[in-house]
Formats: sequence, structure tokens, C-alpha cells
Amino acid sequence: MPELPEVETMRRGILGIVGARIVDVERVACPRKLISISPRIDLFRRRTVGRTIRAVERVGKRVVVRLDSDDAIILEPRMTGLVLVADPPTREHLRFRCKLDGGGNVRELLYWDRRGLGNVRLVSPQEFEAAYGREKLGPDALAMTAALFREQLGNSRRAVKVALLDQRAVAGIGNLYASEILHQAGIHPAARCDRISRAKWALIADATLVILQAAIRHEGSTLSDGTYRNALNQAGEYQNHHRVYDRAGELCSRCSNGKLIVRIVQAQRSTFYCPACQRK
DNA sequence: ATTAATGTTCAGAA
DNA sequence: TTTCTGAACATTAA
Repeated sequence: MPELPEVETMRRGILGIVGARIVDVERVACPRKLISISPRIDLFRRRTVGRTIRAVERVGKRVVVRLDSDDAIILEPRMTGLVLVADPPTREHLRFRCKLDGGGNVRELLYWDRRGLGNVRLVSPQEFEAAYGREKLGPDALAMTAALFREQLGNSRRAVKVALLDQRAVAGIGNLYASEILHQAGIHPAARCDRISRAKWALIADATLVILQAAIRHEGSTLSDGTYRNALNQAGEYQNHHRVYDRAGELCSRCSNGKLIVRIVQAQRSTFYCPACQRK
């Protein structure tokens, strides 16, 4: 569930680790199956202990911890991962711990993951480029313009809602925000990309920035399962501002037609939209 | 008590 | 080349 706004919130929440030195890293003994951590923890430790954290960045839906060695630790939450500098929601799903020294009052960086679909990787600059470079990831969603959208998706025959989820085209948008963005833009989720006008791509570009920035301002969306938390293990608030996501059967808050929000399935995932004010 | 649904990414098929 | 499908996994709702 963590999409760009949630991952960006995690990133901002751990900025206090910049300047700290890594004292130890450990794979936390977990009663269930272990998440993927690479390379092997002994090699991971050898390449990170003693290093200083130079910066904390984000690439798409991943947190990037840059070290003074030019290696980077990549934390990829996928569905239920959390990046924390506070006590985790439960003890049993803690997966990875990085002990720190000199990072203000921050003593450790944690990776917690209930379902365990996420992963932690230590990568060289070459590996970073291969895995997260322009070949693999499109421009960041916060950097999108109408021209970039047209360049990346203008010739695709896919439905626009499905295409917005393609990380090679645009990095950072996930299922929840794709629905919210298209509602804000007034565009039907099933509209084929190659039939969307320049003017409508401009609406989509504007909506992308409006929605993602608002979601970041509210520290992301914590859905009913309560999984997503910020780096201090606090819930986000943007779920209170959703206009369509998980609101099937409710009145559209924008249009006056008295139409109800509906749920459809596209590419095996839920899409929510207003049939009255979202047009192809 | 079983089954479906949840959402991200990747491998492999169409 | 582009698009689609299923699997990885844990937990909850039906």
C-alpha cells in the first residue's frame, strides 16, 4: 500500500539519521519466513558498519539511504513494509535493524513488514542504476508534466488507470492514488491513453501534483487495516480526504448529479470513480 | 470453515 | 513489442 506519498513521508521521517554512523546491522529473528535481504547479512554488515549516512532519498516507492562509501541501502516496503525510527507496531514482524551512533537522538533504523513481501538491499552505484535507473523507472510522479505524460503514455492502448500504475512510465503512483488522481482530473479510468487529448493530459498532470502533494501534506493514507504508519509509528490522515477510493455507494462530493461512486475491476484491481463527472 | 479480497513487483506467457 | 496473468505472503471479512 505504501505509494509515493507514504514512502515520501517515511523518507522525511527518518531524515534525522543523516550524519549518523552505522554501528551494526542485523536480520531480526522472525518466527515466520524471512524477508529478502541482500547481500547475505555478513557481507551486508562488512560493507556498512563504520559507514556514515550521507543522505536519505526516495526512488519511486523505495527509500534510499546513501552511505559515504557510495553504496546505498534500499528499503522497499511493497504492501505492508514500514521504515521506522520508533517502536514498531508489533515485535514479531520486525525484519531488519540498523544500529546508529551520532544521529542526534536516533539510535536505530528499523524495517518492519507484516506480510513480508518487501525487501532490503545494499547496492553499489552500478547496481542502483541497473535496478532503479531510467530503464526500469519512469520520471518521478511529482516531476510529471502534460508533455511528459504524453511522451510516456500517449501511444499506449491501455486504460489510463491501468497505465498510471506502470512504474516504467511514471514512478510512484499506485492503486489508491490512481483513482484519486483521475477523479480530480475528471477523466474516466477506462479511457484509452491513445485517445486522451493534450488538454486532458494537462488535467491529469495537474491532478497528479495536487493529489500527491495533498497526500504528502497529510502524511499518507492509513486504510482500515491500519497497517501504514509514518516513521514514528503514527497513522496518516489523508484517508479522511479520499474522494473515491473505497467509497463505492457514496455520493460524489464534487458533482451535483446525485450519482454514486462505483467500484469496477481493471487488471484485477479495484478502481473507484464517479460515472457523472469522470468522462472519456 | 473455507474462500475471497487486499496491492506491489517480477517472471513468464500470450 | 506490448500487454496480461499468477505467485510471493499475512491477515481479515464474508
